Amino acid sequence: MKITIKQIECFLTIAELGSFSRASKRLNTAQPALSQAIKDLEAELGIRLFDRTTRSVELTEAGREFEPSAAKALEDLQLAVDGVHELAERRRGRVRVAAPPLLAAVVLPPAIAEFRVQFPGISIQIADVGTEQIIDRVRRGKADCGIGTFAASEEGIERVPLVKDSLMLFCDHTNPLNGMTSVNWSECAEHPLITLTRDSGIRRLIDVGFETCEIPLKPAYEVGHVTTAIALVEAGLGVAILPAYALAAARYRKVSGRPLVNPSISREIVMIHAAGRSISPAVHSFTHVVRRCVEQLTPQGGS
Amino acid sequence: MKITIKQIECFLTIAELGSFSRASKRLNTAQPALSQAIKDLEAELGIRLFDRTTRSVELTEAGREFEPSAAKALEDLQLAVDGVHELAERRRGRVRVAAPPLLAAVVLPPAIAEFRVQFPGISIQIADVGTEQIIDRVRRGKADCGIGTFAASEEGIERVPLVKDSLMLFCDHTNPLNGMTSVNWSECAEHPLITLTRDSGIRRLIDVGFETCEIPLKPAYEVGHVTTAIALVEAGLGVAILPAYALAAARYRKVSGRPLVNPSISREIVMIHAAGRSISPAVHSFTHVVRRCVEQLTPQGGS
DNA sequence: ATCAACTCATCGTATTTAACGATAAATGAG
DNA sequence: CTCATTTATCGTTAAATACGATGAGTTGAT
Repeated sequence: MKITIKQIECFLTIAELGSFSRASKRLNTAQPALSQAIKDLEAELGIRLFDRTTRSVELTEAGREFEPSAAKALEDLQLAVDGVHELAERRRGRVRVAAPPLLAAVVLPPAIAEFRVQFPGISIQIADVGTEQIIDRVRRGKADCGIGTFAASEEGIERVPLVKDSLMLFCDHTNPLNGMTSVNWSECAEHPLITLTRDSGIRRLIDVGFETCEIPLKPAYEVGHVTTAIALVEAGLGVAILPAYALAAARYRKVSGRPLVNPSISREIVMIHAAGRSISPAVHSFTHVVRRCVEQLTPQGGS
Repeated sequence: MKITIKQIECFLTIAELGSFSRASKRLNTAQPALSQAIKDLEAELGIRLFDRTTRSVELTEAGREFEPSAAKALEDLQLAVDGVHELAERRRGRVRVAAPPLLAAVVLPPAIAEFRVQFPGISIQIADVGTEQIIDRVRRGKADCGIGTFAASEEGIERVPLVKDSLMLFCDHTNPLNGMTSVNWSECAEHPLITLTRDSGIRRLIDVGFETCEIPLKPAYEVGHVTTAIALVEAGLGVAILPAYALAAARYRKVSGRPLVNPSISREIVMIHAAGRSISPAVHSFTHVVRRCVEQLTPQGGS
């Protein structure tokens, strides 16, 4: 098909206005260009589209038949282009973010709230799943991005550092550790310890901490979720070592967190994308908003 | 919209084949042209359509959304173009022809029969109406062409001569004139004359004939249609002066026609079109077939 | 690990295409 | 008849497009 969109636009405009010269004004071109365009189009179609004299221009039978269908096709094409433009301009779209439950509960809500103000047309889907699932989903394209702590060199994963997140000791208000500004790991061992199960990334950091100061780790309770751990702490059943972000989840509860030192252990929270796959405008902006949001939450750097 | 059909065709082909180079083979272009085309298209849309490395090419989210709608729009446009092509190639169309009853009964049937063999997709509508109606319909675009005898210079009407048609004398087999090879006008006056009514073009020619040889015209019967006149002749009620084409209508009836001379009067049968209006390919071919048909019917020239 | 093969992107050049301005031809109005 | 208006044509210029050559990057085999 050697026909061009421009030719059809010329045709439709001339048909609408019934004049080459009027059409040339609307289309911001010289009139001879239209004569040429219609001539070429007619040659391509093998039939005249206009009966034209110097005094009148009107559609032939073929032109009358061609006009509505050509107009519709062009309109549909314009709609398709507009649709893509909406994606490009972030007026429409979808972001599927995967994050572990704690981050999904603490970091995402304010970020999403701000994002929805800036980009009300973009829908957001959250998958609050485990770390392995997050990587898997991002890699297979089931999620557009993921948040969490991941091994530095996962295959096919691109990392964008968000913030550092240190481990803290959580205890209830009656606990003597509550009065200290910071707590040593060795001091923890004197209290019943509430930890997460071994499949948790946080638990692995805790293991490292105890190994570093050569204290045997003897958990009194092992739970699956951070909120459960906080509830146990609040009930006075022991202390828990949790990431600083758990502070937000512990707000309004009779639990306080204290920096944990010797050693200070922190993990890097990053946003990940699938490498090689293009990042949609919506996801790009979402990443941006999340980063700004995280920085506002922890101006000092998260510890 | 600065997007071109070619760009979209490139896009669709690459999307289908998943490769720039394979698409370049199918499209008979060099591969760099495709790179450029997609680059331009993406710039126009403001978003990437393909995630491409040297080893894989696949649609982005935006590309996946654009592909089906763009394909459909292009397909619809192709259908519109094909439709016009069908008109141009005479595989489809419509011919509305207006003709007086005698010609509609004698000339059109064989012409239409042949036309339908050559152009089975084209429908034909006949309006068998009076001469004034024929011109009126052609002028207002209610008919695409007309056949008959018309004044030489009708406004906005183009004439294509078809054939000359002479007046003949029609008598039944018992009539003495039946034995003659030609008949003089004066000899007619000796028999009861059956004529058409005064609003007929034929009647006007008969009036001229009688005036020319200065014989008063005293019709024994005046009828509206040629077939009625022939029936009256067959019944032995008199003779009729009719155009040669009535011979065909009188076939298989006990009526014969004899050339009428002194004077020989003939009229020109022409095909007319609306001046300034384009003649569709279907009508153009129809005109052609009618002319050939008429020439076959009257190889000597119609008299 | 190195090399060969393949694929897409870039660059410079040449050709084609398209637009413009000027002007001719034609038609209807005053 | 003359004038004003509209479309068609022509020659020139500018822009867009395609090509070939080449570069960069990745995969798979030796």
